[in-house]
Amino acid sequence: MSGENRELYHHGHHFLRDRGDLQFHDDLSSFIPQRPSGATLHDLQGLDLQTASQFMSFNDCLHGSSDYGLLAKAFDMLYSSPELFCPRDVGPVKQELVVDTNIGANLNVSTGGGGGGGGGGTTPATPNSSVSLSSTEAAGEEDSGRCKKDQQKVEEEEKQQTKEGEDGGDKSKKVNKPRKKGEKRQRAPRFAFMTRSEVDHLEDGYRWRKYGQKAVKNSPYPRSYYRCTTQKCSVKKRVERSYQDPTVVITTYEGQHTHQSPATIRGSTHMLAPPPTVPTSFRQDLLVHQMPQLNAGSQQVQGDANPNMYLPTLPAHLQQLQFPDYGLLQDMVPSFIHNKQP
DNA sequence: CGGCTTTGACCCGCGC
DNA sequence: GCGCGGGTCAAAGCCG
Repeated sequence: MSGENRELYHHGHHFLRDRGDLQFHDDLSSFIPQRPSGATLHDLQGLDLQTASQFMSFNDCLHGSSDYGLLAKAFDMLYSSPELFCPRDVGPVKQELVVDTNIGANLNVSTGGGGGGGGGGTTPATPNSSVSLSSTEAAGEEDSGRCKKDQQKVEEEEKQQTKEGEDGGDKSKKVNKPRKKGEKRQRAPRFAFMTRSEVDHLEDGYRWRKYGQKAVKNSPYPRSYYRCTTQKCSVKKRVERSYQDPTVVITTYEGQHTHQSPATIRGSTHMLAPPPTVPTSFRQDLLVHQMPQLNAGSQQVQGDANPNMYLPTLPAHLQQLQFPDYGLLQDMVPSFIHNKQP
């Protein structure tokens, strides 16, 4: 903690290297356990990631099938824990996964909002990214009857809504979506993660349109609302900065993409070796930022940065490099979120 | 001109 | 019932 957090980043989105005293506001904060510094996913979940982290980079993890499996496994484990995902009496469930990456060095996956990159023993000069993930509201589905129930409710409602829409729906005016009496508005499973980034809106391979912005209570930073621009895709995401640590961006995805990431579609083949000219940190930042999309829920931050800012500006060869990663991440997310998907 | 952002107004749920 | 806060809409403006 201390001064490291305040380090300024020269451009784009670089992650903080130290999650130290990071705290999250609102409901999110309560779900982010403060893990002891140095604790890894392995420590918390019995996952053998610690060892792996010493030998492979985040990229490696994503690229190599075995490594990828490892990470995915880690995610799956988190999401398959009934206690964590769908506590019986606790109401909304939020789960967080923190992924710290030390550029070109270690992969450090851990749960909790505690310290991160700092623990990796990185030198101050080593860029480090840190991402926290958390799911909410029955995101884990099926592990508890209650969650399942909620899920079904949501589905039913969605069906009904689409039906109404087709039937010459009364889109009459504004927000007047006819809603069953006494039935609460159900939300799609949400998935939140935190990223230390200078920019609010992180590139994740999808195209987003901002449709609203609201001041957040007790926070000087507004919350932005985004919607996937793809037709018939109702995925939304919210992006806000932590008022505790302005360098932290909290992105919440809601819903699932009904389509492939534009980035994935464009890129096709498999991981090419990155040209020596490509800064590892840059790629990692991108990768980490894509984590959210994995979950397919959706949400991200945006500010001065446009969701599309990277792809169009990247050299063609670079773009090709990224897309495969997108695909990988995307593949991960479903299992990540859905818990069990072959 | 199309797509996106901004922004004020409105709706809704919840707590008091 | 009322007020508050979160979420969404949609008109207006901006930009490439």
